[in-house]
Amino acid sequence: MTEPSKLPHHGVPEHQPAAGGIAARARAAAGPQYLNGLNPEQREAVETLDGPVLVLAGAGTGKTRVLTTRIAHILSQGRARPHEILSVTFTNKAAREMKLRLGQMLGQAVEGMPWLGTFHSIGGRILRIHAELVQLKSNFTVLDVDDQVRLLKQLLQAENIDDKRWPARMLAGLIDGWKNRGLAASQVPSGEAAMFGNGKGGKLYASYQERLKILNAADFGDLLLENIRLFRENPDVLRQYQNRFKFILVDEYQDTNVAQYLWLRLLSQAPSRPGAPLSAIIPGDLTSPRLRGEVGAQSAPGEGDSPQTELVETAPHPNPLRASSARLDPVKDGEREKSAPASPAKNICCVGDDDQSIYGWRGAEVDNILRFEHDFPGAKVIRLERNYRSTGHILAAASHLIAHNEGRLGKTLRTEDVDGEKVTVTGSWDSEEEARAIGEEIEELQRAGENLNEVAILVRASFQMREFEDRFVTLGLPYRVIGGPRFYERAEIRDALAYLRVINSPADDLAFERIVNVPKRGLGDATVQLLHDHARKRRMPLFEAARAVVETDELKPKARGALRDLILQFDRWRAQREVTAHTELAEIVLDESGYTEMWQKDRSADAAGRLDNLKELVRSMEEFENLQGFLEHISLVMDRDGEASDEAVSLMTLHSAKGLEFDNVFLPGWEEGLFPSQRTLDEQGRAGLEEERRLAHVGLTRARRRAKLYFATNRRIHGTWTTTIPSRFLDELPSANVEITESKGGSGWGGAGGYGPSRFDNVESFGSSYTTPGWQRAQANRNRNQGGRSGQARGGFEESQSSFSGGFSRNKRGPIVIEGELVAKSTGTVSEFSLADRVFHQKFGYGHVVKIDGNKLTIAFEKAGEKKVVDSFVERV
DNA sequence: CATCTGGTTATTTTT
DNA sequence: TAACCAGATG
Repeated sequence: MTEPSKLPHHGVPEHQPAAGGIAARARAAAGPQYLNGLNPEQREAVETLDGPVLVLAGAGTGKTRVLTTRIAHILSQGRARPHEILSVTFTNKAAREMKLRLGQMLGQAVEGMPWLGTFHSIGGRILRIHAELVQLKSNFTVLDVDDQVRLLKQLLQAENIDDKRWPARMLAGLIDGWKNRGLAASQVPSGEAAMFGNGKGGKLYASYQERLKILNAADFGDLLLENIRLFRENPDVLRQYQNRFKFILVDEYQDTNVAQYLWLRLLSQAPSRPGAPLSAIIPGDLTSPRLRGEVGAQSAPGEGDSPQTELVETAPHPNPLRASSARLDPVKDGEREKSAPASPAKNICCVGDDDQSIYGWRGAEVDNILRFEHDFPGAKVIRLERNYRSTGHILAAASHLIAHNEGRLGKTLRTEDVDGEKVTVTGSWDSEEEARAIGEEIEELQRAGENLNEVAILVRASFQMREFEDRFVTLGLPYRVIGGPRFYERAEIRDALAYLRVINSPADDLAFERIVNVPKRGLGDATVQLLHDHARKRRMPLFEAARAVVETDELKPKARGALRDLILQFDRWRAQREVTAHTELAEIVLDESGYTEMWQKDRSADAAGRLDNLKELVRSMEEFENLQGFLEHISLVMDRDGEASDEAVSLMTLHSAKGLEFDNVFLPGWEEGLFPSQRTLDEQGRAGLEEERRLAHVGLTRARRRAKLYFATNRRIHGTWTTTIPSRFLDELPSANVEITESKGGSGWGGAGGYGPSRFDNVESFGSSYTTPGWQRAQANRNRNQGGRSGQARGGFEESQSSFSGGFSRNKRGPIVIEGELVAKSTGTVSEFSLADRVFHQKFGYGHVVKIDGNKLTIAFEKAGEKKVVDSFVERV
């Protein structure tokens, strides 16, 4: 989604030239107020109300604006009332923003839209209304991943499956994957189900579902999957919703998974006649080539240790729709027209950008958006290609990069903004220097009057953040980390919630189990095991079992006493619930249970933060009527947006940056293996590479005015230093829009040996067979750095190429006139080291000298292997 | 039952 | 390297 903040910034439609022509402008002037300022495509997307519409909205093209204006249009045209519009997003944040913007647009006219929300919250909502039809009660609990895993662990134990070889987490992942694909336990292809736990995968899935019903619980996947089942098994219920929703709007359609797609398909069919068989719709969906195709055919597990994963992943497979010629012109493809669903789809409008699909590993199906015209015949496809966010160079770089992907619908982003600054690419010796360089550039921006809120560092993997945090702390540069564990995923929040859950529903075994011994009460595994046995034998919840066991002498006196106290406490809390406000009750519970005290006594650094979080939790309860209401929503809507308003640099992963934008964007770590991620490449092959490339595209398009890319030559991965080569994505950037700059990492080379390793250390081992342009640029860069550093910027492309292939030859380098300290080192006097000296190097550790070439030593390091380093960076020991 | 220790394993994470 | 977890120990 686009931010409101962008509107004042770049451009609002007024700037747009008469691209739409005079007629378009005349129309615009004539229309209702809210249509003013939309460009012709946006306007078409807003005004095309009937039939299916796909809006391909590139980055920064005003997607959210279109969505909200469209809703306003529907309402103001009297085509539907607020409760007749289904509008789904992926995140609560997006939903909130749409509500906010709608409110602004319509004044207070619309009091909220009851059916504007995330897939999950709307699914959950429908499910609660009809819970009995899917064997749940309307107050069912939504399980989080922790609970899921704990439950699965128990099932694995019951089945006597070694949870070392078949971890519960993995099973949770599998089940999640199946649910994402819309597969109930009975529908999982047997081959796939058999792969886990010696053929017991399917059975485990089934018994997991069974347990969920007993616990009156659903996991995230169920919120959709059970909803689908509800609709399929109860056509009258489905019809009710089909009738209700006159318009459907979907945000981020490229991120929908199969289950979400099926759910939308069901709701978007025109209501069938009462009694008409649903089979008209459903089998078509389930046997679509896509769904069938990926289930059996593509399991080509090569790795012994995780064959399961292979099956869930969507490996690249032949897809006729990806043949580019056919893709863009649905009319030509009679075949597809024929296989179209019988009943017409109604007014569904999906907005998305195939180039921003970065959640494939989470079950998102890019195919959903690529196949839209097939799935919704007669669909109107509208492209939004005018970008109001980034300057010309940035946009050109991003577009050029993403053009390397094949599986895309194809869009060309345009801007009317100035070219602006070129995208920069900077190489550094290692990740530390990279952090240092970025830190300095940020300080420079700050000095130039930039607001730090307009500066972001976007990394591929969160381990990269640490280096920046360290650096910023020493610089005293304020920063904030965005993302990370969500509020309600924190242990203390879950614990607190577990207490409340047990009060609210005594049968919530998972919650009970979570807090029985938190804080420590002397009720360990043995006791819990006993309770389990008891509960299973008598088919009763753990809490009741506990009540019974306390009356016997099966437990040791100490445990028995502790358990009795706990039960009495809960009884008391439950009684209090009748007469106490829920927020107050929560405080009492946290206090009397000793939970608060536990953290107060805790000496660790984050204890204080946890206590704050608990307070925050209690505070957030105020928004809800009562405990029940709070618990029903908490797992779905609690996100900590601790929006500290102080000026600070934002630090986050590329994934969590989607939908955001900043004036200045720093993109470190563009190295093969890290970005694109080796693992993604290994596991998903070409599809994985394309997703990584989309991620790169997302990263670049976050920037309004400056995008700065970095790569380091050395990076520590799992504790060992590894030499890396620049990312292929750097090669894919158009040279006209990119500038290679020198690293500003070292604040001068003045401080001789204290500085640490330099880029000269290891030059030879640096990709001796790498000849791509990216590499060459890196080389050029390397040379330039060196020149620049020492005051003389000589030694360009040719030089670097030859020095690269010929090795780091001093003869070649000699003639380059380089002055200053650096050169003194580089070409310096005879080494003070001798062969076989034992030396120590800051980064590589201990080793011994095996070769001396001037001041360059080849050293066999004990851990890091043989490296070439400059002598000033090692010391004799 | 709590604490220690060694072995294992390392992305991304809307709900 | 570091963080987490499962089993062994006290």
